[in-house]
Amino acid sequence: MRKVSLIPFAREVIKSSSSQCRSFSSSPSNNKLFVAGLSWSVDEKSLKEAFSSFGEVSEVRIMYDRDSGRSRGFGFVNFSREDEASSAKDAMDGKAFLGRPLKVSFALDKVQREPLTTRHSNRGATFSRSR
DNA sequence: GTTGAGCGTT
Repeated sequence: MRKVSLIPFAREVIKSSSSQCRSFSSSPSNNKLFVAGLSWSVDEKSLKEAFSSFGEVSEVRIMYDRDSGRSRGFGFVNFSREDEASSAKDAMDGKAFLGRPLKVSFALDKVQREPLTTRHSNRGATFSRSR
């Protein structure tokens, strides 16, 4: 009669905290802001001027159309600090800019530039995409 | 002279 303490389910529910990256934020991008709702006449300098008022803007990138060359109406703003980005987002999100409501939110980490390393034989047959 | 939801190249 020995009670074999057979632990049915180990209480080690504690997941292995092996990948403990720094504090997790509620957003994938920390100081990366996605700004949309911009007027088609807004440029990076205007955006930077408007956002640099909340903190130090490290980078401002507005996407333009490659077919016509006009602005797509959305861009990205990088802050040196996440505190400034959050303030700017909370401050400029929903506000009007140049007569249009601004939509600011954290940007997604889409940038993962991979060098053109020939993954497998890249026969050099590069598709010449003219347009 | 236009249009209006959205997540991007070096």
